Amino acid sequence: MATQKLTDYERKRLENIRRNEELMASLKLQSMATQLSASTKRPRVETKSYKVNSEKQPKTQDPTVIRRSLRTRGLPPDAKGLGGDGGDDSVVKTLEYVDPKASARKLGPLSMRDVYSGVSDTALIEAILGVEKKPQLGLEVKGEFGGCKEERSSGAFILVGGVSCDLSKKLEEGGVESDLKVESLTLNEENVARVVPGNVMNVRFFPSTSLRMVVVGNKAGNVGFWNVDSKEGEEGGICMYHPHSGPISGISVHQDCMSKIFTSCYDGFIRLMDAEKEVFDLVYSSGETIYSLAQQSNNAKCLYFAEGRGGISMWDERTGNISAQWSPHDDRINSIDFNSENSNIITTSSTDGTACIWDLRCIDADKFESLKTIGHKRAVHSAYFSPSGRSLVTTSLDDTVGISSGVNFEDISMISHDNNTGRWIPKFKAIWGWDDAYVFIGNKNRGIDVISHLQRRAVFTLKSPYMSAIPCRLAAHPYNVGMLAGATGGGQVYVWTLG
DNA sequence: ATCCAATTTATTTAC
DNA sequence: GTAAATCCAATTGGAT
Repeated sequence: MATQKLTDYERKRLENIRRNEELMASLKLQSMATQLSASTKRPRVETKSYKVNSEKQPKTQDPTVIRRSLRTRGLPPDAKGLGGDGGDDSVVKTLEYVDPKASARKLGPLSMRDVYSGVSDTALIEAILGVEKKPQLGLEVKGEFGGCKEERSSGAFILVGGVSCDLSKKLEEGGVESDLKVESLTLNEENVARVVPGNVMNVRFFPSTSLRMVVVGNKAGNVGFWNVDSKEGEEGGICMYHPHSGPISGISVHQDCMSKIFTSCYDGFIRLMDAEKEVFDLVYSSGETIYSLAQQSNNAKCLYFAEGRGGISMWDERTGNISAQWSPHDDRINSIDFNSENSNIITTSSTDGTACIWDLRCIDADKFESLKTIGHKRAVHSAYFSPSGRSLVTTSLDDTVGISSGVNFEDISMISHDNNTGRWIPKFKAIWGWDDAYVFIGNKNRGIDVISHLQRRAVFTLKSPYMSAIPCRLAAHPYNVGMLAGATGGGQVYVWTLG
């Protein structure tokens, strides 16, 4: 096993070196390309787009060389690196080319300004800091939901030590029924923007009713912000940073603290964008890939993330360290989600072909078993609890969307859906809307399929001439019913609204 | 079991 | 207009 690990790390490291060389080559081209495209007219339908500050470009052409040991990369110093067969001196000369713009890999905080791609982000920072000052959260919001949130906050839950109790009462209250008319969802022309270049891996809304802000992360390590209410060309309306050196695997904007935004990356780094300090702090760096990120809704201090091949780690802000670690899956974990009714209940989806529900209170137990395992024939790319916490939707490469509900989630239906997006488009991940009635998922025909929970089939498809690419990643605004964001493999974001 | 090579795929950008 | 480039997926089928 140890020797196996060694070769894994070796391979990974060599890959890194090769990639950095490739990166260097591509960066030159890219910076030239962005300069060019910035000076020419932007074609196509999009009305809004991120900006690149050409004055900053020369910086990218001035690469520096840094030396990094295994230790500084967060890898264990013993056994795996130098200790082993010692004959490989490439371990010693681990030189990596890093340009300032991609200094994303720096093992320390990054100034937001240094990784900002435009001229001025002060408007964005002001907007983010401004929303914190306004009264926000529960009380105000609940009223708008016609009791949806009220229902959530009441009632003791569900799964205790693997045995669920009294869900029937909840079922009677409805939740599978909905007042939402999906046919009324519309995409207005002004609600289309190119927020980042390339594949959007992750899209989130700010959990705010006053500030309608979308955050996206792409494959190149860019994090983009779009204030949906901004005017075209408005300074700070669309802002882009480059705090990471690889695909962004997770973004968490906690409702209790929106000025601090966690982002995770395949390169093993987790950063915290602090709008007050105007930095992307480095909160964690791992030698292994980080595949997803999640927070409990009632705890902004803790972070759960998927690390390496099947592992989950919990990071605690109070200690600044990992406070728990376990390995619930045999392969990469593609999503983590908490149950809104009980934050001890967590669900994970994995490339090992399963999605599982766990009780965090049992992770120290001798036999730590999942409360429920949903099996697919291929990799599962997402598993999300419904707003009520009573159902689960899973999306798998076996071309199904699974909806599990009922006591102990035993009532499972698999709905056929073409999820084979191929290489260039990030994998679909079905999400819930604003109640337990509907699930939304992009399709390969540039639409968003609406699956009825009750009917267990797609009942409607959102289509629009403005949605000119596949909306592979979706987000439902947590408070604003009917506000649905779709993000594409080309960096566009579409925000559907009600009326 | 693990590894390699070939293949598929959508969108942007280059020409 | 069309062709080339993208390049941290996930197969499948062949090799070891």
